[in-house]
Amino acid sequence: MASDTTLPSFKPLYQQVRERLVGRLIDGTWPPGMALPSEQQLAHELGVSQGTVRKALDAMSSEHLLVRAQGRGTFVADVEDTRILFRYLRLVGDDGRRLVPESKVTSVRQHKATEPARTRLELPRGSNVWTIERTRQMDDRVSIVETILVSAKRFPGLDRFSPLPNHIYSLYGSRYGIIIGRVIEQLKAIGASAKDAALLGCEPGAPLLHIERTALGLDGVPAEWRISRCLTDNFHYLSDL
Amino acid sequence: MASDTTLPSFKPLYQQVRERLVGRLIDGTWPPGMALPSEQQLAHELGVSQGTVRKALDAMSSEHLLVRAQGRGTFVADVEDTRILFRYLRLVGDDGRRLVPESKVTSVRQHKATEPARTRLELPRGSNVWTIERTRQMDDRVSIVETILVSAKRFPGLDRFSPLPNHIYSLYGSRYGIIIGRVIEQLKAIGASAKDAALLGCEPGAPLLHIERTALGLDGVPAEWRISRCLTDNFHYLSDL
DNA sequence: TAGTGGTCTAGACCACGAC
DNA sequence: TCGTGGTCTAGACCACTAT
Repeated sequence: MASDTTLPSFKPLYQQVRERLVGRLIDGTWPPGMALPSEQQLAHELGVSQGTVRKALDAMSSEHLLVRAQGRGTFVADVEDTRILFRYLRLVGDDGRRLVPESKVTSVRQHKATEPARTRLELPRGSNVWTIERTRQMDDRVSIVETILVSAKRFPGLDRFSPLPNHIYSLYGSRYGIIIGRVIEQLKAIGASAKDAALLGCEPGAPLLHIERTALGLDGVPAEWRISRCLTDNFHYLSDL
Repeated sequence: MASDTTLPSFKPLYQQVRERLVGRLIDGTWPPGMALPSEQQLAHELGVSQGTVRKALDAMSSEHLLVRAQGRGTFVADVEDTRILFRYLRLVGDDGRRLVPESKVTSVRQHKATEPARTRLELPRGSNVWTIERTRQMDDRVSIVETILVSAKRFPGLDRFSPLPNHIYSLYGSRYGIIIGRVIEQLKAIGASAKDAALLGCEPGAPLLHIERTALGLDGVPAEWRISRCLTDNFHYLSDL
């Protein structure tokens, strides 16, 4: 046998349908915001019952890949959509307001990937990456310093898009066809470095919320590595379990 | 009209079934770990089709209230269950190991609830609360200081259970019939107080991860308010979105 | 009014676990 | 071998949206 781990010898039809439909999201057949054919049409086209198509669509809906609305139809999830926007935006004001931090890019440069960057982005030795540095402010107060790394090969000519949009995932989708489907974040408390302290207007060593994010594409491959340092005086990170 | 918010004029049958079944979890008819009747039996008993029961059970399963296993049956989720244990335990070692911190209770006392405690626990003016203080250690190193508040009325005689178990939610369930169904956490970075610094063996002002948790019972009422201060030198908080 | 997704039903068959 | 949950189908009807 090629493998000693027992693989499921059986794959449900609705999962196969799901994979075919996800494929159409990956290859751009159905771009973000577009309406899908009706359940009936899909069922006929794929040669399965409507119930099976429904189960695949429901699964993708619960993964936030699709948005379904009774009476209107089924649509490809769009990062610009307010229902999707706050999925990856966990910062909330202490008074309960959802905050959308405005960004100011301070540098975009290409260089050889360091070893941790290669590991996180699963890149081969010698790969190049883009490093984007930016600050983000909420209520006219700089409170986040952010470093974003992506593969230079997967994002050619990234420096041409200037200024980079606030919601950078919409750029990944519209310009590079890379749609973020999952995000893993690791949180710590750290002391501010001298450099970050200067940008944030706080004392060096001041406590910052350190968020290290790995964003995966629909194919499960890491597309972005991001480190944010946040001065959480007036807001917090919300986790709903 | 009594209310100006338009309520859904229609409640699906499977949701009504779900509510009846959740009721049996709340009233203790089906305690944690117990096997439920089969889908067929429930369908017959409730006078609906098996498909409708299935949809209710699937919903409760995705809320982590039930655990289903093909060929075995459907079981009430148990905090002791390893599949459930890590649901509310988001701390992971930097090397990827899931860590279960051991607890040492330093004080259990009853007193009048402060205003923020009353707000968080939705208690009337003049209510009493229990305050539990404890430290938690991972790899023989004290790294968490925790303050837990619960209503004295809902948890009578809590001080009789000594020592309090490490997984305090199993005590809530087995002794008071209060099952935690949802947890909301707010994270910040703060500087260590002199008292916490002494307990954690760090400098005052050292950066700590501040986790404020509100735990809700199956009925949606807040049952516990908890504040943890964590020295995140060797571990982090994991958030999978 | 037409078309969409959402609910509900009934029944057949399959995969899995326990005995 | 039996009973469980899981899959798949087919069809009827309901709630909602757009026009």
